Amino acid sequence: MSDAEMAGLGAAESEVLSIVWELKEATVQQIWEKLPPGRPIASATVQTMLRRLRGKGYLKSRVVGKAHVFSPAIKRERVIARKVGDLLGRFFGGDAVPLVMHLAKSRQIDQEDLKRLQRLLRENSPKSGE
Amino acid sequence: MSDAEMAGLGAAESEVLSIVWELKEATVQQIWEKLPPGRPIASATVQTMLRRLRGKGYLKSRVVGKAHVFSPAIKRERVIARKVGDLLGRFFGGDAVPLVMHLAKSRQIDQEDLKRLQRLLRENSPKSGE
DNA sequence: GACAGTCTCGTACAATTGTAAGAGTTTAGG
DNA sequence: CCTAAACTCTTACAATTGTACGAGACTGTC
Repeated sequence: MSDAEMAGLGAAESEVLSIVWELKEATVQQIWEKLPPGRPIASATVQTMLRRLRGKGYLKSRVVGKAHVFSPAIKRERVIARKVGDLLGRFFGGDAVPLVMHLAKSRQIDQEDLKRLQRLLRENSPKSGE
Repeated sequence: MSDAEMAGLGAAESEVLSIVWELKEATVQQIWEKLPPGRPIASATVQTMLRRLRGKGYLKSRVVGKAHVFSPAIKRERVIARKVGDLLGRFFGGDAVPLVMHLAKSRQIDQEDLKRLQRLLRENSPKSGE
């Protein structure tokens, strides 16, 4: 499945998918309980999200007893890359720098963070990769 | 209109909205021509987007002759903040640092950029508020 | 062993979003 | 004047996404 073919994700779908990533593996029930408090939603709704996510190839499931246990079928990285790419393309002309600038301006990252990032980057800095 | 109440934006809507920001002010025709080549879409479709965007409060329009001229009714910053916030919340636990880390890892920003950012941040930085 | 509670799943429906056909109007040519 | 081209706007419809009801199956209890 190429990036371009990867079906879209709605807001609610993303929310559920994130929880599955976090839990590695989970049943409807578990996911439902993990939803934030101010989010009153029927467990049946969560189930629909799961089914669709599976249909789109984001999740797989195995049957345990009567129920389905869902787990990721695609790397978190991959989805994030796509989402970030979309955002970048749509609002920042494809250039990541203004995005970081925005984060800085709105105080969501500060000098400290940037420094830390640089260090990580240097260490982690591969050439091994790709 | 509080942030929370601000109606959602679909992908196509965002695309059109971005073009209006870029042009400051534009008619259907102008926007339509500005769409990327590999995006065959009827001008009537663009018009629908514009009407909805206006309905949601993102755009306003004045009538010139028989046609409508659209222009932004809300700050680009504001919408971006919202979009970025969503992404952050949904995929990064609300923390911006991992996002930047992702950008770095995927080579969308590099050490140079970080340095430049730091400099900008320092100059532009504090108190000159909001 | 019948009954209430619990949890699953499939099906269904409403709202939102993407896309466009077609009617009405003005403009340039013949 | 009449016609064709160029635009505009309104209306309509299909796909996607958000949300949940109600039917079956399993479990423990009197």
